[in-house]
Amino acid sequence: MAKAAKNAISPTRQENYPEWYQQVIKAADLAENSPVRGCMVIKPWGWAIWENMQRVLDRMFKETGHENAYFPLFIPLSFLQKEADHVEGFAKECAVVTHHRLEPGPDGLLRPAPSSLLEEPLIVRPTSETIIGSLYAQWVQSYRDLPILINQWANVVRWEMRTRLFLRTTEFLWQEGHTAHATAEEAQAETDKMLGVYATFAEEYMAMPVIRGEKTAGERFPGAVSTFAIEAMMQDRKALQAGTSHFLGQNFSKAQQIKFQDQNGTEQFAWTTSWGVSTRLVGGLIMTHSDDDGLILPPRLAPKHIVMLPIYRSAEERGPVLEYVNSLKRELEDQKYDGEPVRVIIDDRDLRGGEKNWHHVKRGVPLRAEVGPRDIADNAVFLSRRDTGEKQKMSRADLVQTIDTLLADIQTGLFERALKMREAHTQEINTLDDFRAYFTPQNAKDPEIHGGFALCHWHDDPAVDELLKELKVTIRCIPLDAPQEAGKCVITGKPSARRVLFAKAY
RNA sequence: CGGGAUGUAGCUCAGCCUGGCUAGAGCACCUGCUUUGGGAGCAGGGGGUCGUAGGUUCAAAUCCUAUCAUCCCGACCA
Repeated sequence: MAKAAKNAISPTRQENYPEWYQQVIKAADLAENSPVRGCMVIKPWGWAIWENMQRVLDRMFKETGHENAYFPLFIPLSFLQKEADHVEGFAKECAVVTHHRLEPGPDGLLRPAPSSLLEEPLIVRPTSETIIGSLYAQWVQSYRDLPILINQWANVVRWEMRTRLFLRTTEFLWQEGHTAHATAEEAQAETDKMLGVYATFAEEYMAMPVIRGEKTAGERFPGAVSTFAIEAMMQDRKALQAGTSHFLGQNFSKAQQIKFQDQNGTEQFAWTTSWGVSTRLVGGLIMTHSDDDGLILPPRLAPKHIVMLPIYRSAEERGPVLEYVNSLKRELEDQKYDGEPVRVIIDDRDLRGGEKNWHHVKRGVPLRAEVGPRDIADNAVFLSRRDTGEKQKMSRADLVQTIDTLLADIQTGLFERALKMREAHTQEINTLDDFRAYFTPQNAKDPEIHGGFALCHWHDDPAVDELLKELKVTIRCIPLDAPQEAGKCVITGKPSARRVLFAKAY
């Protein structure tokens, strides 16, 4: 008998966090690299998680008054050029379409036909402010046409240098909301509202605690007046920007000529916003909850809540066991969790019990119920929780009656665990020495998990940027709930009015 | 685009320095038997133009040249 590995995932988080992350994705069968550099294939289990995210977010957007629409993948090159900062931000990472036909070249191999050269190249959208803005310009004449509150689910392409599954891929899926308003106040309120939607989604559905804050000028979205974000701490104590909401002021409306006449007949530029979350959230979900045995899914987003594992030795036992699990499945599906039927799967594949069990452990199914002849005799199941590893024999009636509270308990438990983790690794730092020590690993060659979130006073200054670059630390945000508190910049000693959040980031 | 490395089975790799029989291992896969309540054992089997194109040689995975691709470190980033 081969000895069972202690953990399903190797290396462990402590041993090598980035590698662990890759292995969890592989073990849970979420996604894999594709033949195209930097692009990923999202496999059914990973896609099901994304679908659940989409479903919830889509509902939240609609509840806040937004409609879905769809805009083109291609954007005329000249559109990008209209907003100077925007060009600066995205020009370096655009895929460009220059031809529209292929033909065999002199060597017989297909090549873009020189005669099909486009007069104006098209870029594959890295984000859609410009194309959507150009259409809003046509749609808006009067203050009565405002606000426009539209969201689109789409793919975008950013030609990044280095990619990582879910966290940064060349092509990624996201939603982008684009709104236009008659007043700055209204647009600002929209920006705040959507940041709130994201924070709620992250905390209540993903069970991922986040800090809401405003980005500093250096981290701002290209072309935005102000950028707000939610920041989460991963288990390696690095920050992940999980969603952004931008107040674009009139920058894009001026560039795109989104004008309207107000009640007084005066011509005004509209005030616009944009906001988005991407498949990166799946990466955040993985890194927030998963352990050395693989993925752990919060029940509200889990494609399946409970897997039933029928156990039998012989053909004679098979029938009754399957009958039992099937009827139990129906009974569980009649129960509701989070307003929807409990999602149950029976795994009756012809595999040995242990292997099958591990399969679902690695995929993060919240509950596993083993059902064999012994359990049937007692009218019970042997239930395992993925989050705590807790196992117990439970009567069938109890399982049916308590599955919703059990799942709710797992959901809150995951959030609390993540919150505790974040709090344990968040501190106020007041001296440069402490700051440096906090963000410097003991082992420079093979950095161990270190640091965390640091709340420090800050004064915008080039000297700060230099040190941050050296330490590979960034200012994540100015937390919205940061109290006014006079102090001195932790790096330069210059005056500061409040603390900001520093961390290493993805 | 700078610095470093690697391309051999589905995956991870050995073999290369010092050229030589039918190119190997582990995992995965298929078949059979025995097993089965936390990753099974035994036996058998399938799968490779050794990244590509040239060159040297009686003989190339191995040496030489070119080329393509990928990975790691930097600059950039949801």
